Amino acid sequence: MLWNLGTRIKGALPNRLKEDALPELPEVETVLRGLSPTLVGQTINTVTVRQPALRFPVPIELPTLLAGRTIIDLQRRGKYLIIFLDSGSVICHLGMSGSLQLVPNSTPASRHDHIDITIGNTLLRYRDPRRFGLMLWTEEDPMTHPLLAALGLEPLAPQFTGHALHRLTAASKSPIKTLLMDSHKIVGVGNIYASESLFQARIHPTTPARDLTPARCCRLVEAVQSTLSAAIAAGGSSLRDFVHSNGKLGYFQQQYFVYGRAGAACRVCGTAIERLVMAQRATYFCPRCQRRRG
DNA sequence: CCACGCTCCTGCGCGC
DNA sequence: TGCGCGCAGGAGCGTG
Repeated sequence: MLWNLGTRIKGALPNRLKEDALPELPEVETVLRGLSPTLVGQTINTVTVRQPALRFPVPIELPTLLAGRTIIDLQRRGKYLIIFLDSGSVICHLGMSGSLQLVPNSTPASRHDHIDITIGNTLLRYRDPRRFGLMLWTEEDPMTHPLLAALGLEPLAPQFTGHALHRLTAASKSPIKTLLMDSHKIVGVGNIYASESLFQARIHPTTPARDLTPARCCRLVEAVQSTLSAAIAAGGSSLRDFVHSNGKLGYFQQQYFVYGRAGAACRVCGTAIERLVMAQRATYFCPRCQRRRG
């Protein structure tokens, strides 16, 4: 079996489409579900680090630390993947271009294949052209690691309710779109899903968070959850696979109502979608469907 | 404490 | 044809 998960769009697709491959929460969840059955219970033989200069330096002693360890569990926290070993854990983030694949262990490495973890006759290969990802080691409970300890609510957890969101927003002057993307408040909502969820909830992205009523918070929670869940449900069928199988736009692309659609007609009301920059990030919205009130 | 802006890096599209 | 510029992005971190 050959898994090819995460980011790997290239070539003939228009620029707009490449962004669809960003490892957002649904993609990370898909990677987790794809890898778990194969990896859990397996023992690591060797580890090769070709390029340690990721977001943070890959620990120089990683190969020594991992050799001989057995994988006992895989978990996700936000967009972080955690590989629990019989002793210690690996914390991994795919950044914006990272991927993890399982390939036969004779597969030659290409330019951006930075880390290989050999497990039997299989290779768990970390690839990351832009090197915004990370792979770290911890001996402590990984959830107490500085990168994970301060993370916010899991958007798909039952605790993420309209009431919980309202409590978060009430204390913040930030625009709701910026708050939505603040991983110390809510994890896993990236730039694409932030715009999409706000459209779904009919909330204007620049609305000050503390102006949101409880009812609008409920709507937003539902929008975030349905957007993420739909993407996870579609997770197995990657954009590339979808494009390959019918030669047209990818599944996720067809789901987009606003993201990347500046100037195009709103799929609901026909008004031209607008683009603005918030916190250095492109933001898309329909000026008619999305309001600051109501 | 909070909010904002900078930063890492590479591939791609566009303009000349 | 080829080259160089600008943009895209997650999220930690520094600054005000």
